[in-house]
Amino acid sequence: MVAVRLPDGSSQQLPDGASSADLAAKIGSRLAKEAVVAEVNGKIVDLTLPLSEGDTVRILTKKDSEALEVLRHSCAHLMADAILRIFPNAQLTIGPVVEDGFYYDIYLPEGKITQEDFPKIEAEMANIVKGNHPFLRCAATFDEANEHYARYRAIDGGHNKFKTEIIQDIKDRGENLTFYKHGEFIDLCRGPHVPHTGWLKNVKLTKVSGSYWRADAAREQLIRVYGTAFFTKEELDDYLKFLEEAKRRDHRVLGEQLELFMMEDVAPGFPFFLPKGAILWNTLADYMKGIVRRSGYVEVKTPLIMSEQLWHTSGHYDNYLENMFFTKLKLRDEKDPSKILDNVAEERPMAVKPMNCPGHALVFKHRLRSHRELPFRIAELGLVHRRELSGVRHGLFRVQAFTQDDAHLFCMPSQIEEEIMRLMDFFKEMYSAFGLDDFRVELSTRPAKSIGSDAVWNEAERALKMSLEARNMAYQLNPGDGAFYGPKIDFHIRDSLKRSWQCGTIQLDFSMPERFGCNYVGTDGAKHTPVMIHRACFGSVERFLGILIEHYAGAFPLWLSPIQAVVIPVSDKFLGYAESIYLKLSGAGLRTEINRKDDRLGYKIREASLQKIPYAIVVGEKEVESSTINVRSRDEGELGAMSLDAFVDGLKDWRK
RNA sequence: GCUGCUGUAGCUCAGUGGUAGAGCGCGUCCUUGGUAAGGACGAGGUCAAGGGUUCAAAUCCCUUCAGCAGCUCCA
Repeated sequence: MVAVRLPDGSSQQLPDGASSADLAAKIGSRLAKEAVVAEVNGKIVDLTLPLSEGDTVRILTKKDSEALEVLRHSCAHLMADAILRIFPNAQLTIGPVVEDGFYYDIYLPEGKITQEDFPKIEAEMANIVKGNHPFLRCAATFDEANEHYARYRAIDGGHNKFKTEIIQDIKDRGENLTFYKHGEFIDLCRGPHVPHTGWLKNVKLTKVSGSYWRADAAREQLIRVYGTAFFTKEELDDYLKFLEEAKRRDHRVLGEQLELFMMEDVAPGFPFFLPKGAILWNTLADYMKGIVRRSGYVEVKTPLIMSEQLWHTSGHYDNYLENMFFTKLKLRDEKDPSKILDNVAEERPMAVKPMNCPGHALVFKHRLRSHRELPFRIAELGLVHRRELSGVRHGLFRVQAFTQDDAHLFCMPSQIEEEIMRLMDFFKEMYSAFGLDDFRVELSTRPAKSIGSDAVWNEAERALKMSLEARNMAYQLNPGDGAFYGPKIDFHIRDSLKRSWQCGTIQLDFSMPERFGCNYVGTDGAKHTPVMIHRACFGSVERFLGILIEHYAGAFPLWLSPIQAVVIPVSDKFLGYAESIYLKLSGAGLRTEINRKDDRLGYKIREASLQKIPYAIVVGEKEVESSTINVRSRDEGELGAMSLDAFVDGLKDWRK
């Protein structure tokens, strides 16, 4: 008999050689049915693994996130099996679990796997699922690895060089080899797996893409087939619905439909804001500026183009060169003006700024500063340009020119804590204005390679922690993940689809003030170097706007809506009255349009609805006679007839 | 940057070597309407750009540019 311990502290006696499955059965038939894998002494293992005296055992069911990962990993095997049946020449490489599913990287000597093959593969998978084949763990010695398993297709008769390479690595690490078998399929795998293939009913292939063996572009090109899986059909359906919903909210599509912005081939990665998008952009900027002014900042404007020399001083030239735009000089040939000399070397080469901090350091340095001026807070909606690799540009999310809601706070180390707390309040207020109250915070501390004294780092990290705690902010600690020049706090906000976006950042910097020779006169009359705090709340106005478009699905709250109301005459006869209403609403400060088209009312309502305009104001014979308007709200439906004044008075939160 | 796919009217897309298409949008006219699509007619394209193959190229080949998906990068 062996005795094992359970999570609740109790213990169970089991016969020798008993497994977690036996344990589950002993505890209850329901648990036996729901058990997926077991956690034994902190390690996730198969239910079939025999237990030893004194083991601590936790039975995992579909409620445990670790169990879902096991399920998905088993699905990777299932998919690999199906693919090998359809593509007998395929060679398997690796098939891990990722955040919302799994993939398998496959080497195909010729041909390809596309989305069109998915139904076939999925049908084959469904067949294998029906077989309820148990997943069997097989241990092997290295000598056996090629011989013993040669007959199985998974390692291609022992000629699959990818698996051979992996086996060699395992050998080098001095670990044991294990294979997992279900039906006729066998694959090199650490495990664990679900009990049998019958668990893998709710699986779906999602996409296919290219990848490389060992993520090395010099090595073999592989085909990566992605899939996802859940324990229940409902969860799978919910996930697929989520994907649909995310697609429906894609800001690039809504940007086109709502005429917010456009892209042009002549300016890849540089969005053009159309009139309605410009209203959104400006509304965000105005809102930010208002809060900045009330929060003790001074606003500045610094140049877009400055000498290359500045970027040597800041260190960006050394570390950020590839992402910077540089200016080039062109001249006409003095003798032949029709000839243009390209790429002429400038005596003072210039660079387009990728960041605002050096400019702000210069502003600080403009004159001698007293400790009485600290903290000195410099803000700027600063337009920065950054070169991006061609494959990474993405709508408003990844562009080559964007506006940071940037600020730099110059302060004494003793002021850090107070400033961080103020920033937390600032960020919280900003995010909640957009209904983004769900966010999480990460604190990253000193990395191995860093500058600055222990004393300053310790003080800074202490100050960050204290401020987070003082504001009751739960945070995730990322030890060693800070910048080389200082620790930082990152804000990740969750949108209405619960997707996480990194927006705000607060970074302490012990390097830049030093590099630029920024200092202030202390109470002692001597010069001291201040600490610099970089901070951005939206991050990039453009990207934040993209996030908002998806967050609201284009149906912006009244204060943000590019067009807040549209006046719709029932027919041309009432255009005059409509004009007068339009003028009054515009005069009251409401962004209003009038629909002058010769269409039926229903059609114009539909248009207003598709454009997600908060209010449609309908005017016809009845309204003219009673001097009223008839209001239809995007969110609340028909509100009926009312006076224009009553409508305007009843508007809530239409300015911030 | 890498791999794969794509680029045809303002938008979404059909068109596999032989006269350039549809729906929506746009314009004109009819209609003068009551809360999500009334009707008729019409304008609109260097088929991404450049090169090649061919009697003939939107269509086949090459190069470049751009977009999409994923990877990688960046944070």
